[in-house]
Amino acid sequence: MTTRTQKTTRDLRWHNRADLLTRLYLGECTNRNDLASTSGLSAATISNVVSDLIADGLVGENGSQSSAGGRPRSLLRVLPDFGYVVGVDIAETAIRVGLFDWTLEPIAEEVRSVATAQVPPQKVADQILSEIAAVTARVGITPAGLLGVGVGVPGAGGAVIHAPTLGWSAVPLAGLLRDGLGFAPEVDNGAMALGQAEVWRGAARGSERAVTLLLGIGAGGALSMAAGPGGRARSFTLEWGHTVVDLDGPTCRCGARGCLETYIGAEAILARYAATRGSTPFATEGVVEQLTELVDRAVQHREPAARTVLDTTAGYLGAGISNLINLVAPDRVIISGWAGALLCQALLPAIRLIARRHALPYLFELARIEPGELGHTSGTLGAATLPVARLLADGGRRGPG
Amino acid sequence: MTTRTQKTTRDLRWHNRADLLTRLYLGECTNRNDLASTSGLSAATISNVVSDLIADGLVGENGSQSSAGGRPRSLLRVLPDFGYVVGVDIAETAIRVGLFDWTLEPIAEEVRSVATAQVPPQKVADQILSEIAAVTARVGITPAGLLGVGVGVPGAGGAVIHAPTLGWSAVPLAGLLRDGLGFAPEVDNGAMALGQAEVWRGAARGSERAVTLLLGIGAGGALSMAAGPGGRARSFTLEWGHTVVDLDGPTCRCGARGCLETYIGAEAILARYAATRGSTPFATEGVVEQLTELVDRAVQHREPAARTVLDTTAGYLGAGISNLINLVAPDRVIISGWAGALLCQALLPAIRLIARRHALPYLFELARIEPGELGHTSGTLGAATLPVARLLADGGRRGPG
DNA sequence: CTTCTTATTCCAAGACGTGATTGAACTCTC
DNA sequence: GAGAGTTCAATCACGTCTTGGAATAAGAAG
Repeated sequence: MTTRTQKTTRDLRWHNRADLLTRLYLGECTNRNDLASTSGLSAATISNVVSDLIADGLVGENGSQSSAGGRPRSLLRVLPDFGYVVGVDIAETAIRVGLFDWTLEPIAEEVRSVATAQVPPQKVADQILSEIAAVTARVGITPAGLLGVGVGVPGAGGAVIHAPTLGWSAVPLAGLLRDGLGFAPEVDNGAMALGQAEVWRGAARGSERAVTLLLGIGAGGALSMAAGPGGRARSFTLEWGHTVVDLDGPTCRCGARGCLETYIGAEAILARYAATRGSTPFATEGVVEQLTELVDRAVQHREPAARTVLDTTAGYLGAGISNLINLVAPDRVIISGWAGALLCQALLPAIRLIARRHALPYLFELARIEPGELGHTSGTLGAATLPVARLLADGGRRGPG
Repeated sequence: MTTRTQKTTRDLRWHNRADLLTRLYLGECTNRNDLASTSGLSAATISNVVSDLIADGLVGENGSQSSAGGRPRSLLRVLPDFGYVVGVDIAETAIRVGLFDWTLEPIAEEVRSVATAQVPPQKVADQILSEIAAVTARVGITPAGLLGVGVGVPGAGGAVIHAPTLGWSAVPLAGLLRDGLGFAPEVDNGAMALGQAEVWRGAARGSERAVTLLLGIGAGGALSMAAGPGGRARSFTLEWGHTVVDLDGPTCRCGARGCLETYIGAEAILARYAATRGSTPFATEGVVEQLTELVDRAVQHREPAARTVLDTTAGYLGAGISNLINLVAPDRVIISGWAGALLCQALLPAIRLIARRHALPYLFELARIEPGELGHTSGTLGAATLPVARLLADGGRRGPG
């Protein structure tokens, strides 16, 4: 509590600049008039700040929009070529690196399959650095020319990473990467980053308070709170998968017993199916393929054993979601991740039903449960929002770090 | 997202004023030098703002503190007689109204026993108004002379109250009270209000992110987040008691099955004891007395049946707490409420042990589990923080509403 | 071409925080 | 006990900011 925001009149300008830039970036406003009315600033100030933004190459004028019989409004637009950002997704089975322009349009991608849990952190860092080098080389820039790099990890973010999924405990990933990049990347929880992406571009647009769930082998989550009056947007990680569902349940890889992850994690679902009478062996290898097949058997072929396993899964998912609804009162619950997409396909109505049964009615009414909308690039896209968010908060001050 | 904070230079002044006032109020700073160094503002500004605060009667100079061989610092102190606030606690068995000066020193209290769940909201409101009238009369003021009124309810706050405990659904309590008071009170969740009180004055002092649990017949909770760089303090309610612990558990009064409240609520504990072999009838009537007796039997008389029931309770409490730790990563977990106090007395080490077993280690390390420190006035005290918090955020602009 | 309407920019005024300077209050040393 | 040194507090000139209103730009309607 030593330093604070907003002291001098100059900071005021940066504050307003960040505000206006964010509105333009998110598409809430497209002209100076909108900016004036929604921000509460005077037209004069809008004019000043916008011309600064234009001078700095962040924003451009792009045609005009005729108004009721007067001078037309000139349309303002965030300029994509202001710079590039990189999003790194440390997933369970691969490291994905995506290059985006700062409006989050995808430019290039590198994917390398790695069982990340079995590789030492230094190796992971090296892998990431080489992918970043590859992906930036394609547009002829160096990492130093990036606006920033964001890394999404399946665990707690910050200077030191804890990720039970990867067996990481206090790994200084940001430090390892800084040495190779020349500046510090923003490392944070992948579900949190994804949540921001869903709020900006996906199923949580317009949400004040969204929970994003990331289902795969593990089950992560995050809460994204919009900037209310008098406060910045904030988000934080929910280690939802390691919530206890049954005091005497099976032992989780985190060491505790009865974690939700041991019921709704992809491997847990498959194990439950394998242990069921009436199950038949899969034709494929790999969790992703097998879960796909399981869902297929339940949905297409109406196989009772598969159906039962999925119904049980829906029960746990629904209850787990209702707990989140009761705890954080979200207005949106986004189910994402590869397993999330598969399960939604088969179980969304069932999940909603069960969640309704367990959540407090007035809280359930607030919460819309929806599948994620960002598809298979969601991981890198989410990670890429991290440096962009910082850039916006800074009003577009260039340069990483 | 239409209006925003901080536009003009005048707002800047109010912002700084609120900042400095808050620091003085919370005792973080006691002189102009402290203010300058911790706030980052220049001595000149401190001087200006402080003289405004003094002129408005919020702050006074109170002696001096010698410094290393120079002019002594004059000590600054928030003046209690700036005004009064009222805190109203709508508890399970009573309505308590406390009158405090704005530094939260208790002045007077009114308690009326009411089974609040069995009284229509309008009656509750009338009851509150008459108690407020009584308590203010004792210092010779009228409600209109108050700085504000805060009301803590066992449910969701805002203009419309949902409180399963009371059977309230969409009750416009603030509106009902406004008609009698002449201004709108601040109605919010009691656990949330209590959390703020624990952060300001109790076991959560210095916490960045505290979870406060309110245990009684029901089990409420709240998360209080300190003002980080770039954001105001925020808190929200956690309907922790209605978190599902067992999909097939007993039916809760909220309608769902297996809520935590049906395991750790005071009545549930007593019921579990009554159903145990080896239990003997209580000598007393009433939940509070009976739970006291139960704890006494377990601790003083080492009665096995009582011990077993409490151990089971500790298991659920510990698991429920570990879930909160995993979800919101608090640095403090405060166990409060009358039942909380009793249970802590008997079970704190057991609860800690079980929570450690289920929480992720790096998150458990962050979280200190402590009993609440505010005693039996905590409910009204918590409620009283609501108007004070608003007052501080406004930099001390007088007048309710 | 003129007038009307709406968008944007220009300008003077008012407010704020800052750094430097001045004044105030106390301690220490000679 | 007087003067030097030190630390705290208030004042002032300066640069920056937002604002409201006036002025200008740009198209529509007549």
